[in-house]
Amino acid sequence: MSKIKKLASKKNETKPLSRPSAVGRKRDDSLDSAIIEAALNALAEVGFDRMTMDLVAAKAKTGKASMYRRWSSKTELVRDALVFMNRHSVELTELPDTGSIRNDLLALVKPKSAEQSERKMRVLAGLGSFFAEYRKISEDISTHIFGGWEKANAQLLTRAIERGEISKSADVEGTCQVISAMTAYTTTLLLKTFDKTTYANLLDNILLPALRSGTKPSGTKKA
Amino acid sequence: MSKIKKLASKKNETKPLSRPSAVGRKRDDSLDSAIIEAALNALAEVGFDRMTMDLVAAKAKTGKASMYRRWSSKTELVRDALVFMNRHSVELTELPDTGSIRNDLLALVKPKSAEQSERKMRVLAGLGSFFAEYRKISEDISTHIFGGWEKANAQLLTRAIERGEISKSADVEGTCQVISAMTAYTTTLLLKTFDKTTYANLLDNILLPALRSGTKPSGTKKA
Amino acid sequence: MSKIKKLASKKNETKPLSRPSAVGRKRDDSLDSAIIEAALNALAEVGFDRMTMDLVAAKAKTGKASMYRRWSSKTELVRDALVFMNRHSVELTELPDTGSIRNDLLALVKPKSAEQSERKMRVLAGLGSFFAEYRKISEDISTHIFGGWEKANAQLLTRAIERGEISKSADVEGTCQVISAMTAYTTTLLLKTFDKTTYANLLDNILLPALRSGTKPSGTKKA
Amino acid sequence: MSKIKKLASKKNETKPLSRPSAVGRKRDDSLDSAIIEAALNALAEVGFDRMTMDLVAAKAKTGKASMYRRWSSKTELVRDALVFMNRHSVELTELPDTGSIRNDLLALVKPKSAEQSERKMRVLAGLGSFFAEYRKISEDISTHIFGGWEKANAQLLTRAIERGEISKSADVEGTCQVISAMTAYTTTLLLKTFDKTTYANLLDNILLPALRSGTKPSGTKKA
DNA sequence: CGATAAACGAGACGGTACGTCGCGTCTTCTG
DNA sequence: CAGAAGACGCGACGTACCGTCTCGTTTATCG
Repeated sequence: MSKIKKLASKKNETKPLSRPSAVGRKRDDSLDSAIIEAALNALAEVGFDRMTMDLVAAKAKTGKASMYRRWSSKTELVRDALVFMNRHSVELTELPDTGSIRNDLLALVKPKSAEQSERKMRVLAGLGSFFAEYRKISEDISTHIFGGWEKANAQLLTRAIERGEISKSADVEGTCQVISAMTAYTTTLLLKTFDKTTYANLLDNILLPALRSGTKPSGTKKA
Repeated sequence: MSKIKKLASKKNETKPLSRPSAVGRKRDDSLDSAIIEAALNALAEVGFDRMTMDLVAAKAKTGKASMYRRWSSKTELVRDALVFMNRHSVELTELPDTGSIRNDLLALVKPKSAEQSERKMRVLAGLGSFFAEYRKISEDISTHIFGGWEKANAQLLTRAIERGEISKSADVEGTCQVISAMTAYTTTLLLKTFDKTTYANLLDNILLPALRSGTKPSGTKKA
Repeated sequence: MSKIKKLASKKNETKPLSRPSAVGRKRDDSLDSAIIEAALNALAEVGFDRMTMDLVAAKAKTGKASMYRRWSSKTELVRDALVFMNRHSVELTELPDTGSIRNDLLALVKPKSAEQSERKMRVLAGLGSFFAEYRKISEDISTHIFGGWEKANAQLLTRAIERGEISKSADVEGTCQVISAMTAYTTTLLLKTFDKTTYANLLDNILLPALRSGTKPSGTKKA
Repeated sequence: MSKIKKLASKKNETKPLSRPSAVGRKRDDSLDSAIIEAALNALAEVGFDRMTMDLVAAKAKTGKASMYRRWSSKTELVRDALVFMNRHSVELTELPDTGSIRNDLLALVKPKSAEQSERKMRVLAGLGSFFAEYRKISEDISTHIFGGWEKANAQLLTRAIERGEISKSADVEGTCQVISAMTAYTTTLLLKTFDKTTYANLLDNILLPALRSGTKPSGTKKA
C-alpha cells in the first residue's frame, strides 16, 4: 500500500503483484508527490479532521479516484505523507562527526530549509490536536493535566534543592517538562502505559543524574 | 462554556455572566458528571472518533439536547471531560514529603485507584490515536519519524561512549526517547516550535549531565 | 379533554370526574381563551407545522405546562381552537328567514366582523397547507392534480354544449371546480374514498340538472 | 428544483440553467422515480408526518444525501411526488367520447389500475390528515365546523321545499356538502377567500338551478 | 392568620426527525 | 486504460420541536 518506497528510492521494483497491465494509460508518477504535498499543506493549514479528501484533491488538482487508486484510505495517505516528510531524517550512512557528542546531536536536526521546518512543526501540531479549530484541546491538556502535575513536581524539586539533595543549578522547569513529555509520548504515540517502572528508569538513569550534577557545561540559557 | 469550574470547586457560585436565571427548572448537576463519565468511558472504550454523541447520550441515559445545552460541540465535551479526569492531579496542598526527591516524585503518581489509572491511560490512548483503527498513524510516527531519528542518535551516543566522552553506563535508549518525546510534546501539546535553542537547553541542562554522570543510583533495570 | 364546552356554554357542569379539588389556586379561565386566541393567530400566521407550542405559550404569555394542563397535545389544542373559531356557525335556533332560499343561504354566512372572517380563512389555509412556507404544495396540488382534471372536464362540457346536450349558459368552470372540490373534501376531510357512486350522485342530483337548466336566475357574473 | 418536468416529458433536455456538467458521473434517473415511488408508498402507509426521510431512503435503497441532492426538503419531495402521481390525469388528447356528457365525465375517472387508484386515495388521506394519529382534526373540522353549517343549510333547504320554492326531489344533503366542499377547497387548496360573490355564483349557476329542477335523470340512489 | 394545596411561568429533560457533511466507492466522459 | 468530475450509500453531526418534569412564586381555601 505504501507509496513511499517508490518515492524515496527511485528504483522501480518491477511490481510483482497486481502490476499495471501493459496496455492503457500509464500512472502519472508526478501525481503521487503532488497529492502528498497537498496533503501535507492541508494538514499544516487545517489539521487532520478538517483535511478532507475533497480538499486535498482540489489542492492537488486531481480527483478522489486517483487518490484512492494510490492509498486505500485517508489514514494511509496521511501515514505516507508523514513518512515522506521525514524521509531525510534517516540517512544513517552520513552521520555528522564533529568530535563532540553535543555538536553531533545538534547537527542531526539541521533542517533542509526554514520553511520546510516550519511546516513540519505545523503538520505535527495539526495531527496531535486533531482539529485546527480544536487545538484548544491541546491547550487544555497541557494547562490542566500536565500543567498541574508540573507545578507539583517543580515544588518537590525546589524543596530538594533547599535541603541540598540536588544541585542548585538544576533545570527544574526543564525536568518537569521532560516528565510530562515522556508520559504523553509513551501513551499517545508508543501506545504503552507509562507505569511506575518506566518512570523510575527515567528518573534513575537520566533525570536524577542530571539533577545531582552541579555543572552546566556549555552555559546556555533558556530561551 | 466550560462546566468544570463548577464541578471542580463547589464554591464561587456568584456566576457573573450568563448565570442560570432564578426561574425555571434548575440544571441537574448530576447530569453534568453523568455525561462526563459516559464520555470518558466511551473515549476509553472506542476512542475519539467512534465515540458518537448518541452513544454518550445513551450511556448517560439522557438526550443529545441536554448535552448540547452544556457543551457546544463534541470537542468541547471532550475537553472538559479530560480536565475533569485530571482534576485531582493538582492538589498542591498535600504534596508527599518522604525526604527523598526520588520517592517524592514517584509518590505523586500514585493514582486514587487502580481502575481509575487504567482508564486514564486508555482515554489518553483513545485520544492520541484518534481512531481505534487509526493507531497505525501513531505506529508510523514512532517507527518512521522518531524511530529513524532515535536510531541515528543512538549511533552518535554509542560512538561518544567509545571515545570516552560520556559514561559507559549511560542510558542510550532512554536518552533517545526523551529527545523524541520532547519534540512531540512541544509541537503537539505545547503547540510551540521545538527549535535549536530549546534542544540545546535540553541537552546542556539535562541529557548531557546525565550522560556524563557515571552512576546509576538505584540500580533499577529497564523493563 | 375538550375545553370548548366550558367556553361555549358558560354553565358549570359540576365536573363529575377529576374535578378540581376544593383547595388550591383556581384555574385562570381567561387563560383558556388567551391560549386559544394565541393558537388561532399562530395558525393563521405561520400554519400548523410552524406553530410550535413554545410560540403559542409566548404569544399567550404563559408556559407550556399551563397549556398541557388543559389540552393533552398540540392536536387537541388545535381541534378545540378550530371548534371555538366556528362556535357561532351553529345557532340553529335563530336561522334567517327572508322568504327566499337564496337570501337565506347567503344570510347564514354573514360574518361577525371582517377581520374575524379574514383570520378564519387564513387559519383554514394554514391547516390545509400544512406549513405556511410550504403552501406551494397546495398550489401544486391545485395546479397539477386538479388543474389537469378540470381542464379535461371543461373540454367535455364544452363539447356537450356544442352538441346541445346541456345549456349554452352552463357554468363550465364552476362545475369543474365543484367536482375537484368534492373530491378533495371527501378524501382529505371526510376521509372517505370518492368512488364512482358518490361521483354519479353528484352528477345526477346536482351538476347535470344545473347544466341542463337553461336559466341563470339572478344574472350575477363571475368575480 | 422540481424534477417532474424531466420525469414527465422525456424531451426538452437542453437545460439552460444549472445543467449537469458534461463531466462526472451522471445522475441516476431511475433513482428519481425510485425515491418518488418510495415516498408515495410511505405517504400512503404512514401519512405525511410519520414518513421520515430515513424511511423513504431505506425504501428506495439509497441514502439521504441522494435525496437532498434532488429535493431541498421533505416538502419539496412530497410536492413532486404528488405531481408525479397525477401526471396521467392530463391526457387531453385522448378524451372519452361516449355521446353522453354523463358517461364522458364518469369515464374520465376510470383509473389506470385499481391498486393505483387505491394508493392515490390513501396518499391524499395521508396528506390531508397530516398525521395518522391526528386525523381527529379532520373529523372535528367536518363535524364541528362544516357539520354545523350543513345542518343549518339543510334546515333552510327543507323549509324551501315545504313552501314549494325548490323541487321536492332536491338532493338536500348533497347540496350542503357541495357548499362545504367548495369552502374548504377554495381556502385550503386554491388559497383564495371564499367570499360572498363566489358563493352567490355557486348558488346561482349551479346549486339553485339543480334545486329547482324537479327531475332526477338517471334514477341512481344515494350510497 | 398561618398551613396546605394547586395553578402558574420558566425552562431543563428524553426522545425523534431534520438537513448537512465527510468518507470511500462507483460511474461517466475525456485524453 | 488513467485522470477529472461528481453521484452514490452510509453514518455522525448539531438543531428544533414535542410532551414531561421540576423548580420557585402566587393565589386560594381550610383549620
